[in-house]
Parts: sequence; C-alpha cells; structure tokens
Amino acid sequence: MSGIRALQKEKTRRQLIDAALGQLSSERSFSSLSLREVAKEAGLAPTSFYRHFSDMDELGLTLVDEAGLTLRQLMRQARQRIEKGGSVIQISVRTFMEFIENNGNIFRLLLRERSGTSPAFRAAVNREIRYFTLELCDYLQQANKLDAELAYLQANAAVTIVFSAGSDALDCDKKDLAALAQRTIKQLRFIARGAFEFSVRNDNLIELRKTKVKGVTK
Amino acid sequence: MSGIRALQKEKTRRQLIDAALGQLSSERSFSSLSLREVAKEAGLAPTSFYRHFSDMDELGLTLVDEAGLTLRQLMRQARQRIEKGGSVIQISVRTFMEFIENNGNIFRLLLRERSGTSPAFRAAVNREIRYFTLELCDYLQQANKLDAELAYLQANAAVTIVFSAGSDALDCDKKDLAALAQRTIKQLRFIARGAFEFSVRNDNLIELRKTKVKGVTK
DNA sequence: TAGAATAGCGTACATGTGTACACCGAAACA
DNA sequence: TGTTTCGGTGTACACATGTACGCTATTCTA
Repeated sequence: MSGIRALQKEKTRRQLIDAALGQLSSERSFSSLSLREVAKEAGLAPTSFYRHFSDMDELGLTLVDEAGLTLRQLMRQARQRIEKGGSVIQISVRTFMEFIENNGNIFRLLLRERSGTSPAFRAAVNREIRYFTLELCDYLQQANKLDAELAYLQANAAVTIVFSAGSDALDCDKKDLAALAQRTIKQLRFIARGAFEFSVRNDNLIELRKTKVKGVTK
Repeated sequence: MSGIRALQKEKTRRQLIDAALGQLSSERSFSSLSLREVAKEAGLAPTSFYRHFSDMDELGLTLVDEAGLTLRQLMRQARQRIEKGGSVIQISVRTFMEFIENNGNIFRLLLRERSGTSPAFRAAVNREIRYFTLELCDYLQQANKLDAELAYLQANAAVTIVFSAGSDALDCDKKDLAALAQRTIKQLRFIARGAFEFSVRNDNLIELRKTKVKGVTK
C-alpha cells in the first residue's frame, strides 16, 4: 500500500489533529472548538472535515488517545531516570512537572474532559489514567514489596495528588513552581510512609496469626 | 425597603439561578447552557435576563458562590457529627459522600469550572476550595497538634483525595459507593499516619537541637 | 396624585453553526 | 487505456445564539 493518496490523507488528518491541539489553551477548551474553526486552521474547507472524522467527538477521542500515549512515554522517561539512581518520588514529580510545562494543553484536555459532558470522553480519560496508575502500582508492589491492595491504594492516591498538583501548576506563576513541587513531594512521602506503616502493621498481624495457629496445631 | 418590587425582582432572580442549576447534569455543563435556554426555563423572555445579570458569566459566578456556601454548610454538619464522637475521617468522608449524592450537579459545577476556560471561574472555585482546606487545616493543627506547614500539607492532600473520590462517585454505580468510601478512608489514614510520623521525626530533631544547644551553652 | 423608574415583553438582526448536495481532478485500478 | 474511487471544494440551508431597541404596565417617589 502506502500509495501517494493514502499518504496525503494521513497528512491532512494530522493537520486536523494539530490544528485542534494548537487551538487549545487555558482559555479555550476542546468542547468550545467548532468543526469549522478546526477545519479553517488546518487549511481545509469545512465539509472536508468529514473525510477524516465523522464528528468533533471522534477527533476529540483521538486527541485523548494521543495524550495517553504522551503520558506513557513520560512514564518510560521517568523510569529511565530512576534506574540511574535517585529518589523515586523526587524524580517522578520533576518529570511530571516538566511534562506539564511542555504539554500544558494536552494535560488540560485530560483534566477537562475527565469531568466533561461526554461519557465516552470521561471513560477514555479514566482509562488512560488507570493505565498510568496500574503501572505505578506494579512498580510499588515489587519495589516496596507491598500488598496488592495497599499498593493500589497508594498508587491511586499518589496519582491523584500529582494530577492535582499538575492542575495547580497550570495556573501557577513560574516562580512558585519549585515550591509547589516541593510540597507535592512531601505529600507523596506522607502517603508512602503511611502505606508502609500500615503494611508493617499487617505483617505483624499475619505473624501473630501464624504463631497462634502454630501454637494451636502443635 | 423591601418594596413589593424589589421582592419580585429577587424572586425571579432566584428563578434564573434555579433554572440554571436545574439544567445542569452529567451531560450538561454550565458553559454549554445558553442565555436563552436559562431564561426560557425560568419562564422569562430572553432579553429579560439582562435585568438580573449582565452575562451568563455573572450568573455562573453566583452559582459558584452558592456552591461554596453549600460546601461550608457541609463542614458545619460534619463538625457537629464529629463532636458527638466517632472517627473523624470516617464521618468526614461519609458526610462528603452524602453531599455528593444530594448535590451532584453543584459538585460537578465546581469540578468543571475549576479547570474551565474562564480565569474568573477558576479563581472563584479555587477560593472556595481554599476556605474548605483552611478550615480543615485549623482543625488538624489544634486537634493533632501539628506543625502549621505539616497541617496544611495534610489538609491539602486530604481535600484533594476527597474531591477526587467525589468525582469518581459521580460516575459510579450506587452499589460500588461503599467500597469507594472505604478506599478513600484508607487513603486518608495513610496521609494522616504519614504526616504524624513526619511530625514525630521533626519533634525529635528539635529535641536533639535543644539538647545540643543546652550542651553548648552550659 | 402626577411623574419617574423599571421589570418584563416582542421584534429584529447579524453572526456562527453543522451538514446535505453536487461537482471536480487526480490517483488507483481493470 | 478507460473507468472507478475518493479527497477536497463551494454553495446553500435551517437553526440557535447574543443582544439592541422600543413598548407597556406596574410600582415607587416626590
């Protein structure tokens, strides 16, 4: 395949996607974009839009997928940095903050559509965040030898905190970013520490039960 | 004052507010409401809208204020319950979940406009959440004898977690609500425990410094 | 009680929207 | 080579929106 035609089509499809992304800003949400605007920005006649997407919604879901991809790419980047040594939490937060500085509008898209009016959008965003959380959960489970439930709860809480910090970062003076990151790091440490304490307590309980059982069966 | 005229005006103003609130739903955001729709729902001619608000934005900000009020009312309710005894965290979460069940659309409004396209809206919502957080912070500071910074970090993290849980609750099957609440409670315990551990560590450091200083000055 | 103020109405208009339709030219295919 | 497919265009339409303007009826005020 790859015919000259399919190639061109793919190219203008990208133009549409980029046009949409390019119009997003702190004062412009995806749902406030019109088909006509996007087509115009992409240098297309309004009706040509339909050759690529049946709907603005379809375009939007594509954008969410794209955002999820960028997010997972981010994870990989963070893991690479971590393997080179350093505080896991610190590196993760720093990586995430960099992501937001470079991809503010994509992150905004996720934040907004997560609580938006389209069930499909909400589901798509939540799916991406779930992937993100589960990857972190796996990591915690094997790195910190945590119980599956505890690991999930910690991962979920951590992602929530970090996303919220990201949201704050979007509206933040640049000079306050470092302080925000520091606070976020401390909060993540609270969570990690708390989860660890609970894990220890659980282990003790298990030990207790074991000895009890031994005592009885003996 | 209170003339029959001012009274009537106040009444139809309320009708507009209620009309707007009434149109909000999981699939309808405030920003997707049109002036005409709201006026119609309130039983008014479109142009009469201007006798009460100069803008849909002005109406929106009024709604956010209203929501903040409801939120603080919620806090009071929770405090009353707490004074009657019981786990602070458990009662708070339960109260919040009840709030969301009864005021889903108001909560949605806050969630959405927090990441919305209007700087004024974002500021208004953040202000309400800040009040909420500071009240909790005060409580933690005196009830748990925490450092001001630690108390704030804990309060902020807790509010973030609870709001996020609230957001999940909005899209949740009713049967899963209890489990969600349980998970949230555990996460809040992580945070509380973590903050406590850090506080203890800090105190020890302070003790250490004190003895050091004593040793030197003696 | 006469005159001013004003909440609410209806009409009217310019503007932006999604999309149906017919058409064109170049690539794909037989 | 002749035919089909298809990405892109321009026109056209019905519709919803915000809001300017002038009018009316009722309340307020002097």
